Amino acid sequence: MTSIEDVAKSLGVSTATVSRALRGLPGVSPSTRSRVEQEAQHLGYVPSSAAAGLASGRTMALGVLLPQIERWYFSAVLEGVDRRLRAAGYDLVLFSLGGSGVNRGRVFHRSILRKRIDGLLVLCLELTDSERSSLLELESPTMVVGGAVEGVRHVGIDDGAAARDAVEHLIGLGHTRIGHLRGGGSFGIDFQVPRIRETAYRRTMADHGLVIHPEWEVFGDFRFKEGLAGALQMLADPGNRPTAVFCSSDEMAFGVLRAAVELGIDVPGELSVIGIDDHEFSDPMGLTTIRQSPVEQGDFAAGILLDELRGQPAADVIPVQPHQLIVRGSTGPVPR
Amino acid sequence: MTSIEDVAKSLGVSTATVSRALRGLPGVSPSTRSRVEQEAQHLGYVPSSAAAGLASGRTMALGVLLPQIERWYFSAVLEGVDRRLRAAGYDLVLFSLGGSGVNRGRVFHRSILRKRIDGLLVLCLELTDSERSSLLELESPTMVVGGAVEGVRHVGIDDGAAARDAVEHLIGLGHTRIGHLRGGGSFGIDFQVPRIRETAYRRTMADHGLVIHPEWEVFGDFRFKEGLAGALQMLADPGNRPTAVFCSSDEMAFGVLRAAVELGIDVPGELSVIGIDDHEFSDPMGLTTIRQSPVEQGDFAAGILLDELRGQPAADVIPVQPHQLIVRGSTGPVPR
DNA sequence: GTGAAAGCGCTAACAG
DNA sequence: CTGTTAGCGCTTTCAC
Repeated sequence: MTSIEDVAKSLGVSTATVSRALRGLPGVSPSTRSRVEQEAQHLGYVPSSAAAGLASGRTMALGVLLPQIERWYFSAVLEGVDRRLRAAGYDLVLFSLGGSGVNRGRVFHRSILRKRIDGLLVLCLELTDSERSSLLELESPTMVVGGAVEGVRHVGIDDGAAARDAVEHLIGLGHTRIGHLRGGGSFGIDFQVPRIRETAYRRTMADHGLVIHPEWEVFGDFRFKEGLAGALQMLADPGNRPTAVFCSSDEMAFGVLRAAVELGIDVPGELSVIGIDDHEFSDPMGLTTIRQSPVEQGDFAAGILLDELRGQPAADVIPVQPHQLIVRGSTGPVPR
Repeated sequence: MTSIEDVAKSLGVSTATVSRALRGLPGVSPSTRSRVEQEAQHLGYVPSSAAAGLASGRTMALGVLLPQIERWYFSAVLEGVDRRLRAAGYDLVLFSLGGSGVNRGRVFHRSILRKRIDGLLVLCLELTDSERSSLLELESPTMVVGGAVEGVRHVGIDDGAAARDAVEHLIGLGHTRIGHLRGGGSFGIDFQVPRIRETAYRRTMADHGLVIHPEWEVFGDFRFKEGLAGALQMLADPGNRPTAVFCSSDEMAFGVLRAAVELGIDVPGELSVIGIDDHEFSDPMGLTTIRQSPVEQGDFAAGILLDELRGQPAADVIPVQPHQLIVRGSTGPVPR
């Protein structure tokens, strides 16, 4: 492997000059710089991140810790983080819990603390107390995306307002019999978010003087399959079913749409459905939803961390991310 | 930060002994080893991967290069790779092209070659010649998952056989008017796979003496939205439409199912639909499909790379990954 | 079974 | 503007 010394020797300059020239630091004459760049290119020199990291204390990499990759929200945030990091010349080290708790302790202890990263983004994780304190003890800057963790800065939408907007959209259409498909916290995934949304649903209903039927509130684990099962249950009785369903995620809403097809219920004629997310499939499915943009959230959160690593004062207050009602064909006036 | 020297001093042993003890190397007395382990734990010592990497030449990290994260197949493979790596104590460095070609050159040149990783997994990428040669020049072991790249070892299913099995399932049900929704190679994503599947479709049709209607072969880019658009077009004419559609991916098949709902076509009464993948949504959607398991593929590919890094002879022939017909409700006998 | 010492390839003062 | 000189914190011979 060709090293910085090869480049230096071949040019008759010092390694310090090569280092400075290649990193764009000041104090190098333009002509030297271009000679260095050319020679480095010519020799196929690529700096060793290990050596650079050891010497400088900066690894030029950020870590992302998430409960699972294969899930729309998480992979979208990851995409946004990666985009931002890539543009800044940073690498992204991934830590997934893989949908289970296996090796969870090792992830926290071994990998993350292994000084491989300059900062850490944590996505929607439900942390144990000891994990939370490991996190707080981390000397590197940290940020949470998607589900607040006490004591750590947080990027995300206003879940309460998002849920309220969804329910009020239904109420605005005249619905009074409104069910709710709840998200969940399986496998260590954060359960603040579904809880906040559920609370907002209840409060909004109450604020409008509407009654909640306990059998219309069903658990769907944020997912299609569980959402479908929940919806089949909620909509089983034609004589006593809601005219609208608010789902804490679009995937569950797809489950409701599917259930409607299976049960022969017309959407939106007999049933209105609204979700939260604006999942990739929501547009082609014609699903009304509250849009959030996880890609932007990831990009934004990574940007803050990068700014701090570049010496900017730590952002204390992080603006709430936007959400927006997107009306499509799955919601309509209450049937009479 | 506490270093290996802190541990050594506090115990009155050499750093070499600490290093050996903690890495489980032979030549350390059991009692010394346990004292070291205890003290390391006590002091909260975590080795620096940069220092270890610099000294040993091994980074204990593998890279994954993919066109995009936010897509079922890719995120599932990633999950599998991560699972395997995590279990082996390796870290995973992620390189996504983010669905576009931006910064593509930099990814190849800068990050990947930056000696941050001991090996590289490449997913379904359509590489330029120069990228391919960069890859072949990489001194570290490399493996391709999901779409073959000439000259690089490859993990994946037999796409031709998978497509044939799908089409023959339809033929077995009596269908003769069979359309095809083609995948695509947008944004540098591999286009071998969709091409192989399409070729197998044509050949299977021909082998059974069946005619292909050009207007029944439509591009769907592997996706729901495009699949829906393609299906609406393919199924537009009630007097002249296929009775079955073979889709190169489940997501496109969802598009066909959606189109059927929109057009009032009964599935499987009037139209049979089959995909490839066994996407997470396929079971709840009742979609007949050819199952492949990207999680297993990622796990398997990572395992081979890890074995080689541990000194096992390079695997030259890599077994083809299995696929399997999963019959659900979206296919049925041809209507008469 | 253990220690001493020489790097790994870079960066970061400090001189000049 | 450029060079010299110490390390960064480990691993790895080679002795003992």
